[in-house]
Amino acid sequence: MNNVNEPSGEPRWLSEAEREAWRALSLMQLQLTARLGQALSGSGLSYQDYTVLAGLTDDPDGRMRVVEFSRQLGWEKSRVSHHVSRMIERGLVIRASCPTDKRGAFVVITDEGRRAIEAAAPGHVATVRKFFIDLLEESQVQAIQEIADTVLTNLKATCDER
Amino acid sequence: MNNVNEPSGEPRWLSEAEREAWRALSLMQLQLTARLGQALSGSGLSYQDYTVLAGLTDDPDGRMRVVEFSRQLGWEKSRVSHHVSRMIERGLVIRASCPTDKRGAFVVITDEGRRAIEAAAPGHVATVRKFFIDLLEESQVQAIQEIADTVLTNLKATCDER
DNA sequence: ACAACATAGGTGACAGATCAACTATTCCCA
DNA sequence: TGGGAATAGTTGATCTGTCACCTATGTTGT
Repeated sequence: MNNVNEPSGEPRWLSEAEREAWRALSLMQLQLTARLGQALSGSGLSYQDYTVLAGLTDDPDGRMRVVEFSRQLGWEKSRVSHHVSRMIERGLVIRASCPTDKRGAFVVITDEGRRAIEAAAPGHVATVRKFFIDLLEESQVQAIQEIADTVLTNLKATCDER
Repeated sequence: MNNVNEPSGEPRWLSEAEREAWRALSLMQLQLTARLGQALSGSGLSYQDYTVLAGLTDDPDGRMRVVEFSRQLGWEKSRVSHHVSRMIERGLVIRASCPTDKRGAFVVITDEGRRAIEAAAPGHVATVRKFFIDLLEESQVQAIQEIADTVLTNLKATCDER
């Protein structure tokens, strides 16, 4: 197995356009999530809180395994665990044990959590539209989807050979 | 001035495709930067360190105003300041005062910083290629550029009306 | 059946980011 | 020209995320 970082002549540097595209994308993501967070601030939920609660409401029972969250959000499991602990203190979710796998744990949304996300959702969606979705053509949204899928599939396929 | 979060009938929810595109994009960004960070770990630089040093080497004198970094990276100025302080302790950069504006400060790359980024750059670029650029068509890179520009322009234009 | 290994999750210490407050300068305009 | 507002930057408190490690349970191969 050969090393990615092995020096081998002059590397193929990125073109101006390639570098700029990556920079712009990173900046967009940063500013966009910052703005989404600001817009949520009145609701008492952070963007991260919102994401967790939104994940939970996707499930008919309003619960999800920690491991599943970890995959879906791309968060380390310890991050999920810490964040859930903080949300428990605020009464938004609880932990429940998993009957079929005694190692496992569910995160379950509480009534209070449900009220919080239901109150925040319309404003949040409006913000996502205003600063992102409504600025783009349908084809651009689709392009994002395709790009992200390509990149994610490749990342998953190579998660061992670091 | 009317409030974004004003309830006004049933909100226009996001379509499945729209929600999924945003989710996939966020996940991609998260996993990609995580991977770039891992790949850099052998070099003693974090992805953030690399970004700062790369910004500095863009300048012929290897220096940049804090304010400029703040804009370019999308970091809060206090984040820049704290991060620079940590990098100073490691000898990668120094602070220098600005003669034309006595409030201002330059961040200047040191020889050690230069050596560090020069050593890390080939591997980093290879990683960016492997996990991102080389997976995409030129048209896709361009699409990213256009999307990000659109969104960023709009964000800048509305930075007051929060 | 059981040893070896893998997986799920939590924990504490630490690194990194945010927020509010503060100082020092510069800008602006009356 | 002077006084208020704006801008540049730093700092400390606090919150959030990461890393290494730990326990408990599950899985697999012989």
